[in-house]
Amino acid sequence: MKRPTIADIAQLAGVSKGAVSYALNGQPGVSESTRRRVLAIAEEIGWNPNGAARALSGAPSNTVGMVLRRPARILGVEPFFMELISGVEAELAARSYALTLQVVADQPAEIAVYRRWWGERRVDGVLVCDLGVDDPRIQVLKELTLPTVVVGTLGKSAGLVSVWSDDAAAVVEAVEYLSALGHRHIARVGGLPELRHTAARTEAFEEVCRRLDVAPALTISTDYTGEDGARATRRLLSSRQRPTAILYDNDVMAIAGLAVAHEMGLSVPADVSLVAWDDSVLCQLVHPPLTALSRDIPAYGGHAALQLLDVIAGLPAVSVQDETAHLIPRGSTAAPPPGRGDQTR
Amino acid sequence: MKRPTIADIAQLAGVSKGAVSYALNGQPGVSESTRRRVLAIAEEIGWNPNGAARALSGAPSNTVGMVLRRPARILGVEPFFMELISGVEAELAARSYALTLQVVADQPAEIAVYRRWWGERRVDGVLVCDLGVDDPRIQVLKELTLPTVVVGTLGKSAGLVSVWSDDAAAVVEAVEYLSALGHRHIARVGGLPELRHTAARTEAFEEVCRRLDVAPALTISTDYTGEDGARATRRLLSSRQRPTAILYDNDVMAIAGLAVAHEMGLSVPADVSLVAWDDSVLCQLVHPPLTALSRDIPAYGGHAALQLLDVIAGLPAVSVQDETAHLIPRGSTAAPPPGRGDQTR
DNA sequence: CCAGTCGACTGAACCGGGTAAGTGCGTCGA
DNA sequence: TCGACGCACTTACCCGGTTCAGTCGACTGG
Repeated sequence: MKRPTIADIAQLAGVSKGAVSYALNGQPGVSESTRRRVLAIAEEIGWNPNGAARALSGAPSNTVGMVLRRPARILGVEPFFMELISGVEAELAARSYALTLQVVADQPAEIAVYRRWWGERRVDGVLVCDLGVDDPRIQVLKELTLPTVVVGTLGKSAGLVSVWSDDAAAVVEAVEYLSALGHRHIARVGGLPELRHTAARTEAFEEVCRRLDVAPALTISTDYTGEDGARATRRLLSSRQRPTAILYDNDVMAIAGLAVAHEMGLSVPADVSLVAWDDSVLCQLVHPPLTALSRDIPAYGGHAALQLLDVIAGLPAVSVQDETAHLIPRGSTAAPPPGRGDQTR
Repeated sequence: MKRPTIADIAQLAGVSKGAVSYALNGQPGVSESTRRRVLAIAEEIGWNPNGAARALSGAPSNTVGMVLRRPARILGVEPFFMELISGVEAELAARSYALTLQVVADQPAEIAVYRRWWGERRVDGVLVCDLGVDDPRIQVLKELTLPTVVVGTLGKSAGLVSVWSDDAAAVVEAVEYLSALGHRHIARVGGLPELRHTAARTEAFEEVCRRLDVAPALTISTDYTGEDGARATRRLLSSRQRPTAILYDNDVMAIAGLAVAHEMGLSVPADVSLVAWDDSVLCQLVHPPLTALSRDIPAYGGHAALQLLDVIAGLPAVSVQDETAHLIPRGSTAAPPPGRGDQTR
């Protein structure tokens, strides 16, 4: 089946290519009767615009891109990304935009993808996640003037727009809650330390622990996987000064941590309280259900998508603060065991 | 920043556009010294090929497409799709192919997307899921001669290639297992009845029940959501002839069903046994952990991706049967309550 | 010594649309 | 009756690569 072109339409309608182009694009320059005739013929022979040809003349691709730098297999396990993507898709789909995903192994590869997409005009803009503390991608994207929205804390990198949520406030809420329950020994199983939001959380964690007179805050760094979360939990729970509460940087690790506690014969929450970050179904299914810092991740992705569409449209866009994660207490948190908490309560 | 073109390179190198094109593409027709000079200049000025221009001349887009016909939000909750996509991405990423996802509301919209992608040469091929019993997409894709791989049972639709797994055999294994435990009253909470694999499962279910002399097989149709699964379970468990075992068509519904059983004061597996289809982490986290029909879904997606790349490359490709889901017995299945099962055992 | 061949390269057409500039024609006002 | 004007188109070139048919010069062989 040969793809029909506007030349075919032109021939059938007995007009020139140019006239067909005007007619199909609702531009002035053709009579109403001709326009209708052209549209009817286009419909009849099943014409579709050739995006490549349009793109050559500078038309948008109606596609936004997202590069994920992690093992592809993790995608299926990590609820955060899937929910984020589903939210992004929900907004894009409503506007007939497509989402192109590309999984890469490392940062140079990621930057190469941006350059390629830009050169090929394959996407109209990109969503960038997991910003590093000093992220070279920002500079590249600025240079390319590729419309970009950052998902997550952007810091003072002017010139780009981000959708972010106040991780520091969420950390404070969680620690204050644990402190109010009487915990004086709280540890944290953190994400990749080179990520900006991890740094923000760590800083907030240390500060609030100081303020509330909680024992020196200890954060163990992980790579967000369940295995690493289990390892960190094992280390914490077998230390001499065993913490009475642990705050995890995602839900996968919290669930792995819960399993480790059980495996070590500790009861949750009687012996140790656990708090997860990001509240997927997983948190509600385990036993006991996990207290979690919850936020609407699909909405987060949706907002980012809308921001990006604004940036692409050239509208003035500013960074937007999204909902702050809020604590949902469930069965995994309680007062610390007697003699290990705040005796004044 | 203006994008450099091969014309720029040609000027700098003092050769013609054509020579530059040959040099950049490793084609014969230029001397080794010229080729090196051209490549050096291209590298230096940061040239990237313009995909639109290439596509205009018939080059592939190095992208495969996948249309998902369901509410975008579901993506984040339904482990099957995410795992499938992660497997697809794993294979594509290794070959620098991108995946374009488009979520649509209904079948006409889906077909329109295929036509558009084809017209725009936006994708080199597509993966098609959730084949209906009499699916109009097949005809359209054949007409368009858009390289296609079907994920799931294809039936006798010649001309297309599929990667499928033997759902009927898996149903038989599950029912035989339940029957061996003594169950004589097994119900099934099935997926959308208009889908081909649902039809295949239903047929196999009815046949094996007949063969094993199990009570008339009852399948309740659902839309795969947890809510619908809960509703179906409630109906089954409150019926006069309450089944002693329920087989679910996905994991989300099985988990919802487990919650319903608890809510109705029934014990799993003492009062009723549950079997899930597709074995995500969810199944292992709930209490009791769910017996499930397990298969490697990322691998399934990966195989489909590889098949599609073969089809795109014009290699002779034939439908491939993937691993059959196999039963993993866990805590949610046991012998039926006394007096309700097979008295001969 | 000259035809034939080959390698290196040029020029131009081509892909399928977008669009600025130009043309022909009817209409209107003076 | 003539020029001005505007509509409805046509013409032609652009976008940035690919590719095919030449061209030109050097080398080869008989």
